[in-house]
Amino acid sequence: MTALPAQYDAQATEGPLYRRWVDAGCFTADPARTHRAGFHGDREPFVVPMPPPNVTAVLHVGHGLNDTVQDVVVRWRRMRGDEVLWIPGTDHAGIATQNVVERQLAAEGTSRPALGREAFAARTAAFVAETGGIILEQLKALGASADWTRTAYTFSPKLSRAVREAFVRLFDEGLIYRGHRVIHWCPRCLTSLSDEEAEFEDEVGQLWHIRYPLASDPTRGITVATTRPETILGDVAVAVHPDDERYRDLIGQSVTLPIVGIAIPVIADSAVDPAFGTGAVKITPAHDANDFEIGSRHSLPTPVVISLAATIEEGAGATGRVPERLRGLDRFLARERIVGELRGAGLVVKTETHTHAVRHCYRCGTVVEPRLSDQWFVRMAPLAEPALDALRSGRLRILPERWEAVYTGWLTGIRDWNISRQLWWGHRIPVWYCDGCGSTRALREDPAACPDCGGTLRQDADVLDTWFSAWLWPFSTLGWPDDTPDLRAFYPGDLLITAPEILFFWVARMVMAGLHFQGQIPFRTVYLHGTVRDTEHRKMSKSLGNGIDPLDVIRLYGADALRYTLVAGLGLGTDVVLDPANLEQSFAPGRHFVTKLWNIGRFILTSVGDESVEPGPDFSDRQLTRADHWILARLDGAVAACTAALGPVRPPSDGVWPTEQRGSGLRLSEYAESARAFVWNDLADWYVEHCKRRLGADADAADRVTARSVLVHVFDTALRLLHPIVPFVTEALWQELPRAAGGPGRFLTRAAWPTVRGTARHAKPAAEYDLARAAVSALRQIRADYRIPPAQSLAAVIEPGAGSRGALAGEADAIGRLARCDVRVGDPAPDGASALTVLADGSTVIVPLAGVIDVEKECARLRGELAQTERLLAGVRQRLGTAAFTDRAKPEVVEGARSQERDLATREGQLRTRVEVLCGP
RNA sequence: GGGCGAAUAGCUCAGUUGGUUAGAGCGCCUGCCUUACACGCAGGAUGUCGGGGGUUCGAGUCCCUCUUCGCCCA
Repeated sequence: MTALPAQYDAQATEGPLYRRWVDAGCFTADPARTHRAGFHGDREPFVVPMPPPNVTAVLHVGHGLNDTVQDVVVRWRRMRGDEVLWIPGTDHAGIATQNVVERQLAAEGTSRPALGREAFAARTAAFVAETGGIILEQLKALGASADWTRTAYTFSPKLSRAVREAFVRLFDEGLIYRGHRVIHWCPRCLTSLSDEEAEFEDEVGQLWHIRYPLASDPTRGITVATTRPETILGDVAVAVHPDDERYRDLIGQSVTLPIVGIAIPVIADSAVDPAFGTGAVKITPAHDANDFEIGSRHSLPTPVVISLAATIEEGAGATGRVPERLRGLDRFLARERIVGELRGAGLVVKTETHTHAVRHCYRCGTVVEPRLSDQWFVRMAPLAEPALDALRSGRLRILPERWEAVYTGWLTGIRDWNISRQLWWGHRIPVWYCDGCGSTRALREDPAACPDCGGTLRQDADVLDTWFSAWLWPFSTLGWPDDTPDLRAFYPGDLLITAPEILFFWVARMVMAGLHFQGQIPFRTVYLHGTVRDTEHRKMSKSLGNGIDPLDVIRLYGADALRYTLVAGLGLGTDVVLDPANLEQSFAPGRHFVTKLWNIGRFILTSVGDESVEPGPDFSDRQLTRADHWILARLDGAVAACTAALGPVRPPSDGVWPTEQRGSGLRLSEYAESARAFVWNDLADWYVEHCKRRLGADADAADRVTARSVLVHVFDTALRLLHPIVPFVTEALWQELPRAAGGPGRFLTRAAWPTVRGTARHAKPAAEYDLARAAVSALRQIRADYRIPPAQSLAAVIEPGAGSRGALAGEADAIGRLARCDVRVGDPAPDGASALTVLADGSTVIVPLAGVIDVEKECARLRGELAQTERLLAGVRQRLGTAAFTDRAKPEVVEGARSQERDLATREGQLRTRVEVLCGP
């Protein structure tokens, strides 16, 4: 064994270890090792598609969390013997990437239009080629065990073929169509957005009440309420609810449109909410989705008065509507100007403050402009039905379960998906228009001429929404539309881990695409984890400057400390709160634990030496001590707890999750805590201490062999349990463990996940050791209570309870050493003042403290304990005395209460005697 | 406006189908550099489980209601 440094050096350890794993192919999946697709391997595939980060992104702590969680599960499954494929990659991120390159061009004094489409696309591709891989390299620093031989990119030629195939199929099936309607338009990005990309944000605005005079009698009028007075220019009607008594006589009449001066009708439509504002709404079909619907029902025109850049214009159908003085004004400036003019004309009846949700571009934050436009849409209803069924039938589950309702709600009320974007960076829509014969075709291969008439073709100018490539990710990455071994072996996959924000954007759509194109759901479990927030619970973001750079944390404390902290703090579906201003404290749990683990390992490795050890875990021919039994039983418990917390990853062979499994598993923080508690509180605090004597120079040779074997076995198993969370430090230590003959594995990362052995053999001696531990604790407590310095030796007597004599006598030395006392068991209690504690089994720990002890204080202490015991005893007796309890409660609960009563009664008797002896009646 | 969720120790959170004395980490207090570890060891304090009402032999857990906060959707 090489000497381990006193301080674990994460920086020096992690990089080289990671390279060794990759070089050895530890993370590379092989379809031939599975039993699928005609292969005869014995492994079950376990496939996790990584949410591809944007090519323009740099790693932030949100990625850190997401990829850590995935890596923990993936490493666990690998150890469980699955053929794991974690597919990494990046997303070309149409709008985001185009924006980045446009900013670069602006800095260089040029622009996208100046460059032209082809040059711009080439420039962007070059930018991506240069910087697009950065984030994946950063993931390696985190320890992400993805299969880098299969790294994918949504805009690669391979995945672009899948996009093209999907589009053409949907087009030919009539599920993609060209629609003329009001969509969300970003006037800064100059593109349309899907409903999901136009995010609501509450804004405090004004609700203006504006009077539209009756054409026939200007002294009368109708007052409309609007948040957007600038759209008056595009009004074609005023609508009221048909049953609204206030306006019934006005229906069918005309009002004069302010500013414009033309007459527009008052119409009745039941979509109007009589309770909102004045109950009368202005109708601007070209600039509001609801108004467009109402306008269509009443066959109203659709004048366009706001330009692509969100300035006032006299657009299509608006001739004569827009006064010269307003043209070219920005929409918000025009709003002020128009309100001013309306005020001047005495038409503003009142203004009230109004908080409402305004849609903003999810990429640049600009207020979205609703706009009448021609776009490509996917007809979603037919795709949504099978996706709903997948959840309803139990083939798909979502954790935490409450998200299932959100998924169902969205799919139930699903609206068609606008997939065209007016961008230059993305998959060009594969639709060609023939100027000759007028045909419109979606084609898999670029055509030279019109397949119908041979005429000249024009390709659609737009590109596809980035999510149109992302929704194919679970199979486009495996080679689809080709029938590849990867596709056959690794589709369908198993688990998707992501943030709830993209449940609609991505997760639900992947389920739809998977079912539509492959006939099977892409994964069986969706796990939506929380968000990393700062101490004020704000989401970490670049603009707020409250982010944490995971690479900083890795540099300072190592990837393991980062990972442990994130995992330990991540309850199911809960947020992780970290303080960006205090990394040292934020990552204390991880730093402390990694250091502790290193020191435990250092001690064990140096004290067991290099000779090979006997293989565990049975040790049937060995004389095990009570402590050996105890630690082996505890280890079994830890293995069971960790495995249970991680839970089932696949349903039974029919593919349907049983109800009782549906919500279980993926409790990563519970897993982390179980493993930590075992290593720290059981192994380090008790067993390692216990072993010190047995491994020492004057130890019995045969016993030393036993202690070494048990210790190495237990530590080896503990490292396996912890490896998915803290892969580096565990691997580094595991590499140094002395091996059982014939059993050296090359890498912990490929070692087997431990299994539960069964604890029957260990139960009795383990319980006896627990009694010894209780005695130690009692002695330590007495020492602390009386402020007896650790160096001062104490004599103690233990009067064993019924049946405990053998165990306590056998462990007397051990108890003495751990409590720094000279312990005698069974001697008559010495005369004089002493401190004492009664253990659960009635054994009494007595420390004679003549001269030290304060009798009054000790009496108070004992009386307190007696009172507490009496209170509990009274409680349990009252329960047992209630017929309703003994009759109705479950038998095991009643039996539990009975045995509790027995223990408490024993304890109470002991305490009472002691109080009488020491303190008098 | 509709829906969902949360409210438990100073902070962040666990608490399976109601059943012993409500836990963990971090922080805090006391004493210790006990030859793996002061990123440590030993001991300790802290909760009318948001308020109110109800069901029950028994409620942090179930029901109703109120308050506060968060998220999603219109």
